[in-house]
Amino acid sequence: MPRSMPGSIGATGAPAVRALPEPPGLPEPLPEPGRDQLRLETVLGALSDPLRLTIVRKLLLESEDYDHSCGWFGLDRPKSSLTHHFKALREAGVTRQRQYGLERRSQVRVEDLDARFPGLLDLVAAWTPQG
Amino acid sequence: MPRSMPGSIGATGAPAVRALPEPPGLPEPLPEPGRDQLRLETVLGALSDPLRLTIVRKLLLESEDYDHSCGWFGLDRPKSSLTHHFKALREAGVTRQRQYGLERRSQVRVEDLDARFPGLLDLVAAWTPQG
DNA sequence: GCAGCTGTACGAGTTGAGTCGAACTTAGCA
DNA sequence: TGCTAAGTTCGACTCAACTCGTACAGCTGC
Repeated sequence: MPRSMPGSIGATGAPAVRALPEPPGLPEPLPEPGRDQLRLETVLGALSDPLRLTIVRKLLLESEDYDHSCGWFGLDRPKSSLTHHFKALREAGVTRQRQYGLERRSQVRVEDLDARFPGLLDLVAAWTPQG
Repeated sequence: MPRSMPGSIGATGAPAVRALPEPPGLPEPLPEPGRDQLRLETVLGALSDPLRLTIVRKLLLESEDYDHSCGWFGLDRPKSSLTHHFKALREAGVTRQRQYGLERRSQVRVEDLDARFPGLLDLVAAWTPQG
């Protein structure tokens, strides 16, 4: 479970573009807000939906690899609905999306969110549907 | 600043009604969800609005007394709009409201929220409008 | 090429939230 | 008794979000 790293960057003084500590050669991320453009009310709004909470929680708890395509989640919704929700998460700054050929894979922006809103992802990881 | 008590009850095993560690003789709270009926997606949805974030943050940081009436916040909105937002916060379980004669005073349910969603109120307290 | 797959774009229908005015209720007080 | 102030309730409007079907674009492999 990746929900143990304590946000090793710590401060919020990063530039509006991202500095990725990731393996090189990745496709460029799709447009997204920079770390210091993240707004609490926007992030909370993106997470105030059970389906999107399910997506983010599954990414946090079960993504043994790096990132995951849309179909990996096994969500029983039409594709156009899923596009809508994944786009909402990305535009709020919760997830990052990269294009790998056909697939568009998503990952949670753990470091950015831990730096700006510490503890928030722990709440998402502890969430359970309709309990 | 009341943002330092570490949720002294700790567990989430309370019954659906509330057990108040408060001075007696208070008016009964208006209808609200019990502690273990609080839903993360509902609470996040209630907090995904700048005006409501302002209300909760002001209650957390500046409420030197116990609770506060609607007019104490100095919000420049019509009364019917304020009623709407205070009701949304109460029905989501973020605030508790009591009727004192004419006034309806609000307080944040700090213990309940700290017990169910630890760290969430710290994010609200650290929030700043349009920054 | 052509099928098959992943996902987007667009548009329409529907629902729900926010905003507000106007009328009402209630409490306190002169 | 009547005024005033705090807040609710109702209804209407607007607007954004959700849902989904359909059509389209791009990659992959036969």
